[in-house]
Amino acid sequence: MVKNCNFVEKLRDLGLRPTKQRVKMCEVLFNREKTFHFTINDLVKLISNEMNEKISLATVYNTVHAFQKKGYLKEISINSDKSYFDTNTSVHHHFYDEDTHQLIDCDENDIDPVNIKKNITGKKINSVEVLVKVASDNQTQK
Amino acid sequence: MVKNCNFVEKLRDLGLRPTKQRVKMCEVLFNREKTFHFTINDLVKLISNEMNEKISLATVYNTVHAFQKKGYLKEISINSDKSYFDTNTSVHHHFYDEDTHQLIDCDENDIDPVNIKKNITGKKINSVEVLVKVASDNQTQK
DNA sequence: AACTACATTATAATAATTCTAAACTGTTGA
DNA sequence: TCAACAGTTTAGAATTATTATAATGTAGTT
Repeated sequence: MVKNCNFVEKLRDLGLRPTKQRVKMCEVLFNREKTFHFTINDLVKLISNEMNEKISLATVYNTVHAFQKKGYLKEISINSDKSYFDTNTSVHHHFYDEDTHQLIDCDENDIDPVNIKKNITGKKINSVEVLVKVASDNQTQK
Repeated sequence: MVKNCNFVEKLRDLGLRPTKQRVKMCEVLFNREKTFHFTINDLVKLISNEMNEKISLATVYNTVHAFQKKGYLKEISINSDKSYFDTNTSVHHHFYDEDTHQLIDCDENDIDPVNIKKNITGKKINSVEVLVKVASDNQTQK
């Protein structure tokens, strides 16, 4: 369990002013055992329900994007109508359950390293993401 | 060059009525040498500019989704504000140029098959997508 | 304490997509 | 051939996710 004062320090380290709202959002996002996947909407609900706080929607967007830019959150590519974020910023891949719209982390043992043999001249690789989409297997019960 | 009557047949095979609009869209999408990546907006522009046709926006959405559902088009996962589609429906991966927002196909020689060692009980794998994000390499010139 | 640059906020604006309900059109079968 | 019906198209309204705006608030510095 990370103390709030640590969030203040952390925010300062990232070059972000430790405002009330940002510290609160750190508490919701990073006071966790397991990595956490969410959409902006999930987060807004969590803040208002679980924490009984009111942070403006615009601030939630601003702050999540600030955290992402500083590498404190990772955005995950899922073709969808909304953006997903991940508190696990290390290189790792995901399963996406198309039934429940839930993300599941792959750890490094789940998927072998992806070997890319092509490169685009003048461009550098920023990220390599594998997304495995799964859905309930209805073949058997049909 | 595929003839229009072939599109009519193809549509019927897929269980879709070969309406004027659908045949026109087939012409724009599939009368090509190379695989084609696009957003709905790209497609609407192509139809009105290149073909001088007017097809309602709702119809373009309906038709693209119908084609996708029937496996005649593939949707590509890119974290973004819009959906990307691909006329190449075979299993293959992509480079995404973050500067120009362009997609580049990887053929099977560019990326080794992805080996997934985890499986989720009761779920089957619908797709495995690798997205390699690239951007201009400014390190050297800075 | 006061100044200033950065943050927050409510609200408006925008963008992508889906919904609606009326008009239209392939297809089928008499 | 033509009527009938189910599937389609359409314009426009509605919805959803996100970004912009401009006024107000606040953290950090002097």
